[in-house]
Amino acid sequence: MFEALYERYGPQHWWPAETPFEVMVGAVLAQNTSWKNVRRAIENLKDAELLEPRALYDLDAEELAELIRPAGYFTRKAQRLRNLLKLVVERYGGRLDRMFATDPSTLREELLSVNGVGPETADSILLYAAGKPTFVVDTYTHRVLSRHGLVEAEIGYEGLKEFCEDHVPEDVAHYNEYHALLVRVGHEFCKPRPKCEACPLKAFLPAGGPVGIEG
DNA sequence: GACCAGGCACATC
DNA sequence: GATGTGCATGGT
Repeated sequence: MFEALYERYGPQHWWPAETPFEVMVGAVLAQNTSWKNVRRAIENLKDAELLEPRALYDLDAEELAELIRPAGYFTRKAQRLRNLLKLVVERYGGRLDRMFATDPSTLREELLSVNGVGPETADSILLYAAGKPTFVVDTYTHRVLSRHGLVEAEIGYEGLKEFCEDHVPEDVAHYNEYHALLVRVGHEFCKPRPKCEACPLKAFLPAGGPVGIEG
């Protein structure tokens, strides 16, 4: 499946950000939100020269919310960002290099303890900002694998992540590309209502078509 | 106008 | 423990 995706789409150059901190912020802003909206919000932060830990930490919640408005859920996400910034600044002195020197499974727990950082956000930070070999799964990963009959629809985040890590060679660059390609094919084909006709993964579908689709 | 988007926390049963 | 709901902008 990876080869089929890579042949169709080529390298995705993820994460689309200039710094690890931008990845962290983007990971929160991207929750259930289209990337174009996230980019507007990131641009606002860049234009205001606030895209660094200390500066964002010192910013009022209301001003932060206004800057990230285009990303949607802006009052929630402002609070979530501030919760995460509290960890970064108060525990690691605003130094991501120190934060990322922490043992990965310990850091994962610390990230998950932040209100507003769930498993996908934590893993995105670990893989795309910290460069740790953790497989990031999301809605598209779940749809692609369950519709192809590879996992049960009821599998949870951790189960799905485990499945991927058990079946994909452990390599940061490969994990990076694989998740990005799943998102890419998801955008185009693996929607809530699937469009399998021209999908590069069509050959991998079971005989009766995608699993668990009504109609 | 309907549907969709790179989740998460919280209320309620 | 499982299921439902609010959050919000912006594109197709």
